[in-house]
Amino acid sequence: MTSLFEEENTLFADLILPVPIPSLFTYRVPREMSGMIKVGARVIVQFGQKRVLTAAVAHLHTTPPVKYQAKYILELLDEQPILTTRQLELFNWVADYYLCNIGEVLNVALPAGLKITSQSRIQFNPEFEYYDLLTDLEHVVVDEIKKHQTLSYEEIERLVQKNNITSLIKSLVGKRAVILFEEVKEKYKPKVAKKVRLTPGFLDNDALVQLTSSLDKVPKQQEILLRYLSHVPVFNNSDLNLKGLDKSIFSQNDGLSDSALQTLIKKGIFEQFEIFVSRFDDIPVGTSVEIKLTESQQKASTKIYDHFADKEVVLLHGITGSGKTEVYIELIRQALESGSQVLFLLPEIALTTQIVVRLRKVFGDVMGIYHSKFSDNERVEVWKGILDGKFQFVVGVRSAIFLPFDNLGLIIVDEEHETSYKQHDPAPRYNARDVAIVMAYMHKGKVLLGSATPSMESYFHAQQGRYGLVEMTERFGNAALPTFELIDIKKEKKSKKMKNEFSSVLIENLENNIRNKEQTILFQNRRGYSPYLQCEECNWISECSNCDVSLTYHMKVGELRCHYCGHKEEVPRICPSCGSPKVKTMGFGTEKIEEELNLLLPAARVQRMDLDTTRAKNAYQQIIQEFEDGGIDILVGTQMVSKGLDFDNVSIVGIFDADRMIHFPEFRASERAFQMLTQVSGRAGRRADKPGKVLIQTANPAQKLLDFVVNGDYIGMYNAELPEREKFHYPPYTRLIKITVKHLDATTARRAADKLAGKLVENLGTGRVLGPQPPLVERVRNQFLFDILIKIEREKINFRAAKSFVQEKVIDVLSDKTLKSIHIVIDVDCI
DNA sequence: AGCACGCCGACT
DNA sequence: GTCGGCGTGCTC
Repeated sequence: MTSLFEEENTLFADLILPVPIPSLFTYRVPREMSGMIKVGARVIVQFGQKRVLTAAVAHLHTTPPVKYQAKYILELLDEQPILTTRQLELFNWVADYYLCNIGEVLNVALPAGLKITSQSRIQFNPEFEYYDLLTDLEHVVVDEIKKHQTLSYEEIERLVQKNNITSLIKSLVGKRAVILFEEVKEKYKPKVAKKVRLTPGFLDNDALVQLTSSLDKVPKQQEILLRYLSHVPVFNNSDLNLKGLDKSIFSQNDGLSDSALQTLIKKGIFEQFEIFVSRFDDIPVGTSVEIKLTESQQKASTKIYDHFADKEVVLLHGITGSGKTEVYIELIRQALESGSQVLFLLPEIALTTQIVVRLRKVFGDVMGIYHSKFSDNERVEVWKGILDGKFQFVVGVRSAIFLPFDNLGLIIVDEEHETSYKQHDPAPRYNARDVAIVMAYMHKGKVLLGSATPSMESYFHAQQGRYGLVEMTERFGNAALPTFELIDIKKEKKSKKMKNEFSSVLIENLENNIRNKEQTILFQNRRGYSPYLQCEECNWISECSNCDVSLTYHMKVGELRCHYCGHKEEVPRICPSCGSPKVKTMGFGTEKIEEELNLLLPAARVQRMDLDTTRAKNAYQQIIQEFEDGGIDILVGTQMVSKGLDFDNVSIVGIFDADRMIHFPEFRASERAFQMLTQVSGRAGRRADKPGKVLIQTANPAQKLLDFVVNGDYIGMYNAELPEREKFHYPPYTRLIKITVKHLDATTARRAADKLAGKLVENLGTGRVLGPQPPLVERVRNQFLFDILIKIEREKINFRAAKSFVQEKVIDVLSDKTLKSIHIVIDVDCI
């Protein structure tokens, strides 16, 4: 029995466990650990009967839990916290705002290398002697375990060629023949370089000369010595020897064998040593390049500063090619000089391109890079580099928002409108742009959102005065704006000039361009397979009467469906607008374009760039390199070609099927289409002497949205779109919550979704609750899905209260015994 | 999420 | 008669 005194002094830790359970878990801190443990450190604990997990300390206190006996913390992994208190605060906010558990936040925040994995291993019990009790198979397994000392489940399965041995092992444990234990591994391994250097005795010049001649009879060794001296001229400066030389220099090339080096080491002439090295040394570091801002860039940066005086967030709206990067660099430099940390967020694909190299040249070693294509070890290195002050500045993707900053003065979110800032699955379904704003608020820092085509939300906030707004309307370095040509494919079709997807105008331009040895980018956005109906005569497109989105043709059931409100109608046999029977489904992708190009222009070197051709780690980079080197005449791609490709020699950009983007069944279609078309167009003609040309194939050149694109009229698009959003209660006037109900059985899913929607409508009213309706893809991994969309007006309704109401109702439905094993996903601010 | 405990069908 | 299916509930 512990005394009261002891009990009062016992330390307890509330831990965040990487499990989807809403609460924290209280563990007892072993006495010998109590002086060391800190909030934000990682620990290892047992959770349940056998699971061993990495957890993070959220609080330390001396209040023993009353309802249960706390387990002991098994191990302390960090002497110094790896999570800052601000991060913990942020994790809490994210869990709270996005209606998920803090453990789920921790799970995405920590790079895999900082999580511990445990694996069950099986060991022979040395006290076991009752072999008679074992079956034949058990005998075999026990023999194998004895032979190998310890084995994992998988290893045993492989050795005895059986695939479900769990019960067998259970039986062996019951007979006390074997013992189960959990092996814990820390994944992160620092990278070490093996190096050699001269032993200090040979460092003066006389000794060196003597040494060299003493090796006359062993030429290989002499060669190694000379090679070493040529790389490390110790006779000029003996300090150079300290750093030594990579061992790898001697091993591979031209006959320098490792054994000769080994002999030198044995003789005591060389010594071997290891150092920890950074994994980021391969990216070139330049000496601080002087950046001169143009007048407009200077103006923009001054304005941004002015706004920062009284605004947390500034939106920088600068057209493609206006030179936003230089402005960013200026701001980053100033923030770093003031001693604070800086985070620069970029969408995934943009991060692999020129901008990173550019920033690295300017900021050198203080800049860390956080990217999903990096290995676990590399990510841990960035994490630790921020903690120990090595990296003051990080360029990263979405998840970089969770890095352990403690003094973040500035966050830049480039391409702020990009949807890849939103995580869809799994939880937390956060938007890094929005989290950035909250985070900056916590750090009392500032946020700069940058885009050539801002999201409606951000621009709206800027217009309302919540954000500062700075516009850059000139192209950098006098580069001319591209000229536009809208190609009426309806007309071309009538006069039979179309060759499949290619208009005669486009083909002509492509031929010319190849003749001039200039390059072309062709864009076909394949995203969204859903076809829509269109009349070839009058260009009518099937649209929903309630939702201002196009209706999707469902061939199987022979219906037109709205994916927003669930509205259905019959497929018209003739065009409702002009009576023509030529109502057709539409749709084609990059692959078809590539194929047709090969037939139409056999001499052209065509390369496709989409998800399928860039799956390999360096494929993207390789294609870009080849394109830059002029090995490709025509690059055909999806939205991948719309970002970060700045090549002087691209004089033509061709866009297929702009209509499909414009009429995508989604309320954001116009905004998205404008953004996409503008981004792609920006790839054309970055030279001052020669404007590029953008060719857009469309069935309806007169449509307003194309007008906005051609004139680079973002404000026009914004002003046209805004009233629609207001009328139909969509963002920026509302915030959306999407609930997805999933079940293996379609009827059960439907029933649960109906029930939930019914409960929601009771308080929110029918106007705010849409659905349930099946999403575009109705079944995923054998689960049937139903979506419910909730619209919450800004200002009018307390969002927090609405969310807790929604969550409450979801829990209600989940606890309904007649709806067993239902899955419900809540996506706050869905996009 | 895992994992254990607990109650009903096809097999040595 | 047992092995094993996955339904239900708990994890400090």
